[in-house]
Order: sequence, then structure tokens, then C-alpha cells
Amino acid sequence: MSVKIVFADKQQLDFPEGTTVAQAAQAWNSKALDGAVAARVNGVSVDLGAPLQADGALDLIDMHSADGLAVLRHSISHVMAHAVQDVFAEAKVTIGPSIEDGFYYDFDCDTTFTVDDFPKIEKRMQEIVDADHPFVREELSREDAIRLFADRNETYKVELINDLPADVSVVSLYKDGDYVDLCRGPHIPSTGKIKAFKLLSVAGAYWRGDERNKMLQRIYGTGFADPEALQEYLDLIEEAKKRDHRRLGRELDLFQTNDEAGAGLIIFHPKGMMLRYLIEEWERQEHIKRGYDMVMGPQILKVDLWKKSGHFDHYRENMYFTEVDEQTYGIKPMNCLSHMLIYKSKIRSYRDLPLRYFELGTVHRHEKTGVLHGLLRVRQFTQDDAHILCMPEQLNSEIRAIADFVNYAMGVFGFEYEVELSTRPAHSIGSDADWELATRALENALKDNAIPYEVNEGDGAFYGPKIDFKLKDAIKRKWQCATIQCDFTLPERFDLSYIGPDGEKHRPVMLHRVILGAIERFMGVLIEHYAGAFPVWLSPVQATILTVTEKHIPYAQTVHEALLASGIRSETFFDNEKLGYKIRQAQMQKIPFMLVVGDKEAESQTVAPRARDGRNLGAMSVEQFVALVREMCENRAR
RNA sequence: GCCGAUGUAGCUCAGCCGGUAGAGCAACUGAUUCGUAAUCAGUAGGUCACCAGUUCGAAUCUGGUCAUCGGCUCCA
Repeated sequence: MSVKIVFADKQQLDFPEGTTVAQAAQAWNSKALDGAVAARVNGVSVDLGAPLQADGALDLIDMHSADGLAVLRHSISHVMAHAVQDVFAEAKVTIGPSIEDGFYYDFDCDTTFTVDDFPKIEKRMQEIVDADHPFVREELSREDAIRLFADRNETYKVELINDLPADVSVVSLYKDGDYVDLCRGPHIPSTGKIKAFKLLSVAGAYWRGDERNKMLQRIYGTGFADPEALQEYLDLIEEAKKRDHRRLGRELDLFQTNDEAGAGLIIFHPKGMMLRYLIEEWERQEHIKRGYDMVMGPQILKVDLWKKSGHFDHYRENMYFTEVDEQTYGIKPMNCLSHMLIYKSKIRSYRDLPLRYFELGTVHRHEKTGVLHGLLRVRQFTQDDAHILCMPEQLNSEIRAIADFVNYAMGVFGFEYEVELSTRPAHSIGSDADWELATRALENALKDNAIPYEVNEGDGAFYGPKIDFKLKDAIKRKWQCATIQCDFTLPERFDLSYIGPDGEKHRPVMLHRVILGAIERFMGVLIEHYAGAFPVWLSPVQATILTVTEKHIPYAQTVHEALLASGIRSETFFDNEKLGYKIRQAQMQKIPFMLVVGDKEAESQTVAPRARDGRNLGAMSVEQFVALVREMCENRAR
């Protein structure tokens, strides 16, 4: 029997059945195996050593491709587990997949691993690599596999096999040397193919990601096709550290957190507050343009109102409470309640809808200590929040308008983003019918507007499904900022109504939505995105005036005042230092323009701007400079 | 909240086996008056996160608390 194999270039060759993928590929093209780590036969990933058993299309997976790197890293994770068990005999293996940028493996081990153990583990890994053990695939019955792992005291592997679906009767194992792991594969042909790896960090992780389960020890590492690519990645990590918003927040004097004030609470310094003011002011204008009404509710509301809304029952552990005159008040974790009360303040007609209430609403949420992170995860934050009350038939166009708004806003700041639809979570309120209706409404709006999205099962808010917009920051981390949530429950609980054309009362639907999300988080993402070098319109300081010597101070002062009067955010730097020093300081502060003022400028009543990128713009009048800055602001230019 | 690590001057970090703290940069003062990424000299600055305990004696050892960092879980 022979099999017909079609290769990437459409060439078709016949081979005896049982010919391995590698042999076939070699016959097709003698260089085909260079850099190949695995292959796809009819779209299914297989080892290079896999036998060909049927006709099909074969293409090779290159080590440099995303799929190839995943295979390589998965193989390195086996080598790491192998090495860890050689170093720590009592370590039990659990799971160890490849992930974006690397891999990890989780172990259950009484000895706690530290980064100081890495050299030992890496040394052992290198020995395994040097030994060039082939990765050997074996298939065993469920029972035999369970017996094998039980004999080796690998209880987690036994649990994994036991939990496989009932119709799985055969499982695959991979061996390299004396190490055996339960694994679907594919793997690289042998450990010797590994040319570049590094262990990065150790952390705790719950078995199967469930906080009720045992905490395991996870070792993260990465691997690349060659040492150069690994070094490039390590350099990228260094670069990411340099643009960490917590570091830049201090260096650029934007904000602080303070032990004495409390965890997760941000204290904005003048420059950080200016940045925040600029973002917020921009937002207000954009909301007014789009038909939103600005409103504002109180910071605390009586606990009974939180009971009515369902927050007390479903969100209490995240809320702060305070006692005033024997009354318990809940400090708001969300802004919706006041907006509901505004709606209820009079009888609404269908002609009034949609109503769009916008509030830069400051909320408090009691986040778990371990999740706090700079500006990105805090306990007090301000949302650019709005609640849209509309008729069900208006949902579609309202969602579309919000999606357009988000798209516009992301464009202004230069972010890419992805869209996800999150459905009903385990812990939620409302009827199945309402959830169905709300989820359908969001989904239809996405489909009608041809917005590509992915479904995120069970990730909705407790009161309704949501569309999440995940923007990608400078180091490709994804952050949830914008979100649209569809809510039939709160209007019900607050008995909201409008009088329809038929003269009868009807129930409005509510959309909760944010565009930037939390201002604090968005600022954190922005700082990293721009690496602290904000575009001119967002720069807390747009120009700093540098004197060549002390005698130029009087003229520089008049320039400064003229700029301030023109609405330019100007700063003076008159220290008794050399010009080079002042330029260096201004450069490190990432100020867009440095205005050098010396004899020439004072005499000709000009300034000599030096742009942040080092370009010397030559002498120009103050008016010309003001016009330049204004134009850049309008174009939102860097 | 969980696992692990860390907490020394404004910042970055030294400080071995317990004997009451040190550098660079920043700051301040003085000199210098200088043209596109660091002028020179001097001075000052620390409850060693906090609270207990062990000890003749604790930055150092032990326990607790707080905070930060890397993750997990959760999330704007």
C-alpha cells in the first residue's frame, strides 16, 4: 500500500505506508528539514517521526514560526521538568504548556524553589540537551498509563488521565531519556535541537487555576530558535522595564503611592494631575458632542439602595461601608444608582429616549491586596462612566454609536484593540430570558456592524453581559478599558418606565459603558504606550525655557509669560548650570520643546526651539512658536 | 486572599558569622557666566518599613503587622 502526499509546492509524491514524515519531506526536498520541528498532515500537528498512514497534504512547521516556537517551547518545558526532577527528586509534575513568549511548568514540591536554584536547573537542562535524547512518542491504554504514572507517584498525571472524556481510550506519552510525560505532542525530534533557553521567574499557581486547590510552584522560562533571538527578547524585557509606568511616574514626577496613605490609592502630583485634567477635559468635550448629559452623584448612598440594586448581595465583599448617624452607607463601587434616581425624578416619554447620563465618577472597590499594581489596579478610581436608558429597539444604534466612539478614542491615542463578548457568569442576577435578550442585543449589534469579536463565556458582569474592548499596550499586554454592558435588571429593580406612543408604561433598557475605563488605569497604559514622551497636546509641560547664562533671565521670563498667556504650558529652567546640563535634564523629562535663550535670541526677540528628538528648529518668534505648538495639538502630533 | 521574594538617605544600591551605618546620583552652599545630553569644590541628609521578642548589645536572629515586586485567582 502506498500513500499520496501533497507538499507545500503542490508537488505530489507516493510513499509506502508507514514512511515517516521526515523521510517523506527529505525525499521531497533535501533541505526541507532544516529548521523544521514538526509538521502538519491534513492540518493536524504531528511529530517529524510520525508514520504516514493515509493520503494527505503535508507541510512542515518551522522553528521560527509561531507554531514552531510553541512546539519548541513545549519541548523545553519537558526538558525543564526532567531537570527539576533530577535536582529535586520529590517534585511532582503537573502541567507545562507553551505560552505567549515562553512556557511554564507547575510542580508540587515541598522544597520551595527560588531563582537561586535556576543555575542548577539550567545546568542540568543543558546536560539533557547535550545528550540529545530523542523525544519518543508512545501510545498506551488509559489503564496502562494510569498504572505507569501511579508507579512513578505522579498523582497529578493520574488525575489528569482520569478526568479525560470517557471516549478517550488511548493516551500518548513522550519520553526523553528516562523522563516520561503525559502529552498530546507534537515535540521536536530530540533535545539536541534546543539552542536557546532561559528560566525567568518562579511563582505560585493554583492546581487547575482554582483558588480552592493546592498552590503549586510554577517556573516560567522561554526559548527561541537561536541565542540571538533569545537575547533580543531579553533586551525587550529590559526596554519594557524602562517604560514601566510606576518607574516613569516617579521619574517624571506624575504621581505617588504612599504606605501612610494606604495601598491602591494614587496621589497625583502637579504634572500627573495636568495629564489627567487634559484627558478628562477632552472626554467631556467628546461626550457633549455625542449627546450625553453630564451628571454627578454622591460618593456614599444608603445601604438599602445597594440592597435594592443587588450590589449588597452580589458585590458586598468589594464594597466599603461607613456608619453615619446610625445609618449604614455604602461607598459607591459603581455609578449607576444615582443615574437611576435621576431617571426616576420625573415621568419619561418615549420621545425623551435615549437619555445618556455621563459622569466622571469616582468609585472605591476593595480589591484583594495581591492584585494591586501601580495605576493599573487600584482601590479608588474614576470611570468615564455613562448609563444610556433607551427603548429596546434603540439598543442596536446606541451600541453602534458607542463602538464608534471607542474606535475614535482609541485612534486618538493610537491604540489597537480587540473585541470580546462576555456572557453570563456563574454568580448573577436576572432571569434567563433577560440574559438571553441582552446577550442577543450585544451580539446582534456587533454582527450588524461587522465588528469582529470573540466570545468569552461566563465573563459578564453579575447584572448583564458585556462587550469588552481590550487594548494592547506597548509591551503587547492586553488591558480591558472600554466596555459596554447591557442591563435589563436594574431598570426592573428600580421600576423605571417611560410612556410609549400607546400611552402605556414600558420598561426601558439600560446600557452601562465606559470608553477609557478607569482614568487611572488608562493613564498607566498611556504612560507605557508613549514611554512617558507624551504627544504635545497631552504633555504636562510643553516647553521649557533654558537660559544660556544668568543675564538672559529677564528676557526668558518675558518669553515664559508670553507663552503662558497664549495657553502654552511653559516652564523655566534658570539654574546656574551649563546649557548642556539643562538640555540633558529637559530631555530626561521628555519635554517636547526646549527653548534656548541666549544673546542672539534676546537681541532678535526670538527663541531657538530644540525638539525632543534632538532637532534644532532654528530661531523663530514667540508667535511662530505658539502657532507651531497649537498646530501640533490640533493634529495630536507627537 | 494565596505562593514566593523584597523593604537601609529623595533615587539606585553596599553593609561577611549580632558590636549603635556607607557609595554614586539628586539636594543645599560657594565658585564659575558657560550655545544644544552631566563645570568644579564643599556641606547637609538615615526612627535601617512598623511593633514585639531573644541578647550585655539587633539594620543583622525570631514572631507579627504594613507595604512593594513576580505570579495565581479576581478585575475598570
